[in-house]
Amino acid sequence: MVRAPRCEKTALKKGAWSPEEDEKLIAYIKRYGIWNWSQMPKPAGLSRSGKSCRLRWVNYLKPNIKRGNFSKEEEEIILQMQERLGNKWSAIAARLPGRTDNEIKNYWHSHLKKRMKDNPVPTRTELQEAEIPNLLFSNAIEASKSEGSMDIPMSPHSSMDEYSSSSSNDPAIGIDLYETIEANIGSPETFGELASFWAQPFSQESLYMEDIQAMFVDNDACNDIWFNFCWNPRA
DNA sequence: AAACTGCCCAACCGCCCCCCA
DNA sequence: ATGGGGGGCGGTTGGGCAGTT
Repeated sequence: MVRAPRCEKTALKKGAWSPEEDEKLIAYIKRYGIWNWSQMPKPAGLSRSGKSCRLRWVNYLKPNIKRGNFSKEEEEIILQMQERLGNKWSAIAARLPGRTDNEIKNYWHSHLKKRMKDNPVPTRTELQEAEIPNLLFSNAIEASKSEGSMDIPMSPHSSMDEYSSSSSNDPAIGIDLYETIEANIGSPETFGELASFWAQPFSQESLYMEDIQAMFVDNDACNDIWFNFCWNPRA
C-alpha cells in the first residue's frame, strides 16, 4: 500500500514508511518513550510530522496489534457497537484489544457496511445480547494478559493515556535535542535490543492491569469497567 | 499475456477537544 | 478568561494488487 508523496516541496516526508523509518521510530520510542509527538521526529532522525509518527506508531508499530482477519466474534462486536454508538471507531477499538480504530474503520467500510446494506436489520437474538458483554469482558482480560511485550519508557502518569503527554520534560534532554537517532541507535548493540524489543516482559503495565482485573473480580457490576476505563481514561 | 476493474488498507487531512501558561 | 499548541478522531484518498475479461 505504497502511497506516493503528494507534496515534494515541504521538507517533511509523506507517503509510505520505509523499514528504516520504522526502525528509527521504534528504537527512539523504546529508548525515550513518547514524550511529545511533534518534537520527537527530529531527534529521532525522521523527516516526518509528529502526527505521521503518531499514526504510524498507533496503527502499525505499537506492540500487540492484531493483524489478519477479524473473527466472527469481533465482527459481531463491531456491528453491535456501531449500531449503538455510530462511527465511534476509537470507542469500538477500545472494546477490541489489539485492533486499531483505523483497522476497524477500514473493515467496516470494506466488509460490514456492505453487509449491513444487504441486511439492514441485524438479527440480534437475546442470546447474543447476553453473550456479547461477556465476550467483550473476556477479550479485555485476554488482551491484558497478552500485553506482556510492552516495555516502553513512560512517564508515571501516562499508563493508559497512549503514553502521551503535553509535558515539556524531554527524556532525551540529556543529549542534544537535535542529536539524530543515528548517534543514539546506530550501534549494533542497540539494534540487537531492537530485535528482542517485542519479546520483553511486562514492566509497569502488568501491575496496573492486575489492579484492574482485581476490580473485576470484586464486583460483577464492574463488568463494564474496561469499557468505562477505555472510554474515559482520564477518569 | 495484457488490459481492465474493484477492493483493500496505509496514510493524509482537517476539525475538535483538552491542557497549560 | 483566553489563546496557542498538541493530540485524538473520523472522513477521505489513492497506490498496489488480485481477480476478471
